[in-house]
Amino acid sequence: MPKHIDHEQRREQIAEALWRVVEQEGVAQVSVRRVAQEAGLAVGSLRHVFPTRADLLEFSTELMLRRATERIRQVTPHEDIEEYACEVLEHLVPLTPASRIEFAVNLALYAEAPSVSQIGVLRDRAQHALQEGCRLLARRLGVPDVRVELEARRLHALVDGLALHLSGSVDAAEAEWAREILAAEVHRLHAAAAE
Amino acid sequence: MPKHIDHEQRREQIAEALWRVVEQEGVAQVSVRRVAQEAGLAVGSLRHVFPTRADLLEFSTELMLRRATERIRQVTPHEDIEEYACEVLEHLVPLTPASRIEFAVNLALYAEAPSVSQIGVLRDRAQHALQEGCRLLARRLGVPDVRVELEARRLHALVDGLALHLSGSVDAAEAEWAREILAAEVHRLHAAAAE
DNA sequence: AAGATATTAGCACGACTGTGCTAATACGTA
DNA sequence: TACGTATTAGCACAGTCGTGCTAATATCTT
Repeated sequence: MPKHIDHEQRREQIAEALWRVVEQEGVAQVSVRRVAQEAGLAVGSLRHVFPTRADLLEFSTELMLRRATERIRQVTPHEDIEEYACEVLEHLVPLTPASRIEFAVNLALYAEAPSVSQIGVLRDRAQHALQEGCRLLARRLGVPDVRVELEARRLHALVDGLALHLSGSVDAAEAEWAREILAAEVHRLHAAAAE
Repeated sequence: MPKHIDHEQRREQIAEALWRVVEQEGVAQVSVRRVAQEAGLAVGSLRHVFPTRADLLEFSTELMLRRATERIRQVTPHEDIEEYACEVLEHLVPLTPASRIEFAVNLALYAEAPSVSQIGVLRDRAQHALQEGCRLLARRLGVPDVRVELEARRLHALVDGLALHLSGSVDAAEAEWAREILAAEVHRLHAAAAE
């Protein structure tokens, strides 16, 4: 029997190389050769794991969404519901370098959605999941049922808008504003519910 | 003297062809040749007006921002400040096919920012202008000075988040939700100011 | 009508793309 | 040690890319 390497691990290593290229040079520079080089692999080796460019893009997108989901899931439920909500929401917005790259990759790969249809499917699924998460959060904050849908959609838009703004700059002041806005929104939802 | 065509008009014609390509096939398909074909021109003719690809992308981005700015500027100030605010904000969100394409192009071209640095400059300028507009709107709605910055940033994020969500689908129901969310936010800002 | 020239058309080059394919390599088993 | 094969490396092809460049075209002035 020959050498046997962990395919999944290899895939993730390559996907992370792709992320670096997207972040540093833009999605336009993402080619099979460039990603292989960034990963320190020969093109042939990369293609042994990702036969086509579409496979590569699809997995890279999926892994990014999976990582983000996992990061959110690991936020331990606080007793203070407002604090917990803020903590969750702050993971959805690129406040740290890691999540900033994540969102930039997310956005950039969406630009490829028209040519790689599977990415569009992943995007829609992620958007749906995020909206469901916002609904859950709104309910937990005590928003009355009749207002949950509106407030959830609003919260979702707010989060993605902040993410969009932060994805451009790494300014610490901008990050602080984002935190403040999220806290204000969470407080508004909770306070209105207490009436 | 030879034939003399309107350069500006020609430029706009080409930029609009680029937009169509971005919308229908994604930014990855934008090449000098493809855009020339879409515009019904020879590559040489296109390059007579846009010497390089970067020039083409830069102008297309700039024109899009200019058109959007002009559209907003033409909203006549209502007497009802809430109605006026809503009307302005609804122009910032891709509710109509035209503005939907506009935002899609906007988003897609941002993906090229790392390779065409001038696009990054335009993006930052547009973002800054939009934020200033939000500040102005917040003030006109009567938001107290100490809260203007926070509320303006929140409004800006909300608008861009809604835009991001709407850019994917053309669902009429989604558009209605966006209108409702914007109206609610405008009302909240105005109502809180009345206290 | 004739000349001048802005405009258009398009060839050509080198670099890059994705992918089919074969040869070399390295490693676990027998 | 030697075999077999998973893995790696990389060549090759057809296509597209941006762009430098020249030749043809079309139109306005004289």
